[in-house]
Amino acid sequence: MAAPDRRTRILDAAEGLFAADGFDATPTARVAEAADVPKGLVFYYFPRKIDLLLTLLQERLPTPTPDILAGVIRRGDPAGSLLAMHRRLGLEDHDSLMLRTVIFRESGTHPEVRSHLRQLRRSLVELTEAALDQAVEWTVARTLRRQAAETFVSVMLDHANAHRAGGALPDVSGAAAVVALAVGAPRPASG
Amino acid sequence: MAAPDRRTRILDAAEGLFAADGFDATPTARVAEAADVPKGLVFYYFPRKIDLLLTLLQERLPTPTPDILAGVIRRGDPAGSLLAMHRRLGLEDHDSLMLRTVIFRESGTHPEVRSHLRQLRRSLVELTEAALDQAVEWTVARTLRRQAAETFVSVMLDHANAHRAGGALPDVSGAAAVVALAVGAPRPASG
Amino acid sequence: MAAPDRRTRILDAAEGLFAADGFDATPTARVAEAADVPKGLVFYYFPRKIDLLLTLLQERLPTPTPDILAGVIRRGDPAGSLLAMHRRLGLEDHDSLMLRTVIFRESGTHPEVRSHLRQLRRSLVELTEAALDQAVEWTVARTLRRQAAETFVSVMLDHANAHRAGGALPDVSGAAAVVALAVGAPRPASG
Amino acid sequence: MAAPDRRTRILDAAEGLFAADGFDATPTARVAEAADVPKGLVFYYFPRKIDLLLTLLQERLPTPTPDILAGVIRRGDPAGSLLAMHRRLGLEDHDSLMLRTVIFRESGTHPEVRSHLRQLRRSLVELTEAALDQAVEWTVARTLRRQAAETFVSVMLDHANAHRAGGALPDVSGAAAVVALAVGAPRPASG
DNA sequence: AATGAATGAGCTTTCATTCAT
DNA sequence: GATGAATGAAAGCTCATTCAT
Repeated sequence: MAAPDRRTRILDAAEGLFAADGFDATPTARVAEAADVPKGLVFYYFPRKIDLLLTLLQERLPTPTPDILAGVIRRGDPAGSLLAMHRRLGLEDHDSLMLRTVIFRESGTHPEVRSHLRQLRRSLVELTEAALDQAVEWTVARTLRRQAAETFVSVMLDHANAHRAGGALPDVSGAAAVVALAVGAPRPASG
Repeated sequence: MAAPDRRTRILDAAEGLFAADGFDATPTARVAEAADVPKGLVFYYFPRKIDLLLTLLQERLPTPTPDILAGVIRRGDPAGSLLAMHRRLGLEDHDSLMLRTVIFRESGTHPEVRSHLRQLRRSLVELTEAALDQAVEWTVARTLRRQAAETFVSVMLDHANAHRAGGALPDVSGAAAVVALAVGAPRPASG
Repeated sequence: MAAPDRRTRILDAAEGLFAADGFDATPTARVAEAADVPKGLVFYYFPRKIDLLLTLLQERLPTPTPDILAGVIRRGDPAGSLLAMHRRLGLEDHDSLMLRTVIFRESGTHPEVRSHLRQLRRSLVELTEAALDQAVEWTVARTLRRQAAETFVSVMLDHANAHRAGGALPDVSGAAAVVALAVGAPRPASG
Repeated sequence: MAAPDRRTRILDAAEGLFAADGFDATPTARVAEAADVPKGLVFYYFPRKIDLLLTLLQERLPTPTPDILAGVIRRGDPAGSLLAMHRRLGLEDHDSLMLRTVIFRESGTHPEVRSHLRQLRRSLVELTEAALDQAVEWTVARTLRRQAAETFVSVMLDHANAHRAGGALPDVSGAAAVVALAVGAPRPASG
């Protein structure tokens, strides 16, 4: 594995710093410093600062596709399946989670970022619907399935978003259980 | 109705601009301009820029208390009750919704803001639990009730947060239905 | 002893703060705060900030007069006498020493302060000449006496000035010995 | 002699302005203007204003070393030798005299400057001791030599300091005579 | 292709001074 | 006589961006 080229090093540095400190709070000079490249090179590859963020979104925030569900769905266990999907989404690529945090924060200020967020939400909903479909052994009404998926996606995004905000993280596994019940999973013995 | 004093005008201006453009992206000079006061006056009342935000949080973001549930809960209709609660929280005071958006975005960058966000989440969870309690006519396990409440709070916060991000808003009413089902509401005729 | 009036309290506060932090680095607001008076009152009594300093010099930096030599001169012991004089100058009024430090620093920037410094030096020289006169039992040439006095005054001022600058203080007692030798004091047994 | 580079021009301008008006009273903008460079360039080379002063001290205030005594000491004439040394210290490099004035004034306010002042005093004392050693043809007690040196250094520093304060300069040549007498120079015929 | 010196607009903040009451 | 809200000029500093080399 050769040393990453300098363009890649710049993107690596930007990804980490944007996630940690925020886009606005990160001077391009610090990106260059963290990437150990001359300052001019950053602007050679990315003429405007926003291009750093845009490139990150395009190259490093792939739309999650249904194939990541392979192996994580346990038929008959929707709650466990949703949780496993969430884990796969987040753990497979920790930085992309951070990047999602960034787009949340910047989507208001930088219109170019919005469509990425919209699309991310849309494909997460589709992914979750697919996961539910594969996990339940009974039939779920189309509308309910959509609502359940959207609910879980909100929790996942809130989780990602709250991650940096610090403090009590929302309980994803609880939400998985709630959603599973809603789509008809058998109610466990009272606890 | 007397003209609001100048300190109030400054806070009004800051609230609107912070919500619209973000805290960091709003120069104090523009706050002064929007409030139609000289630049120096902003710093007379709020020595540091962050004090503007902090004051906004303290004076304008009251912790939601259980009494706002009065009159919105319909016993036997948890979904409708949650939705009504959400409407009351958000619509009664449109600006506070914007303010919540702000603290979401700034809580990562400005540590002083975090505790406000944490506390907001905590009291929203308690409020939602109380709403569920009053709305259901049967018994809900303590753990499930908490999970259901946290799920709905995530959706509400995600909704507030996504508001500015633009695009598809998460469907709060769907989430209310999902949560209601999870706590045992009767399943409607299939759709 | 009645509580000092407010004008006095302002001067007290200014004296301490100017000596400790410097004239330029002390905002009038902090003077008011330290004096526990409203900010407007400072400017009521002292229309310009510099008037605070000027008043301090006029009212609190009395020209040292020969009468302070009374009781400190030991005839036949010029070194001891100079040292005692220095002690009397400094200890009698500790704040005035600090004030001298201030005028040193400000005399360059504020022309009004210069004449005070000049006059201080002049009267110190005269005082030291008088002290030498009274302390020696033999005749000292007029020119030498003047040179000896100026030398000792330089050391005293350097001492006052270095006081705040921190670090190794010049050795006033050594200078007293040197000056005494120069005007003919008997050389001690070799050491 | 090529035109000095812009960094040098900035330091030149700062040196003159700091000496003339004081560090605090000199805006960086005026330094830039005097150096005929854009304002941003000052901060490009010297990120904080204090770095201008610190750099000046490091690059332009060399510790005086014993070799500057070469050729100025006249054996048998300590007074003349001290005076020549003083002249060499001050006149050889007029700007460094101004710089010394600056550090005197700023050493109270800017702690980073103190050590420079301490070190300057220390090495001046050592230099003066060496000068006395080489100038006298007889033996001087170690303690007396140190006291004599410190006395003369105080006079030199007071002289440098008083320079800007305006008005009567202390008489360095008189002090040289006094110190010479103290260390045993033959007393001239009465004057 | 690559660089780093250079730039200037714009930011937050400070504070002596004014003045209506 | 007293006051404290009000003001605005000016300060130090940041930084995206440009461009000669």
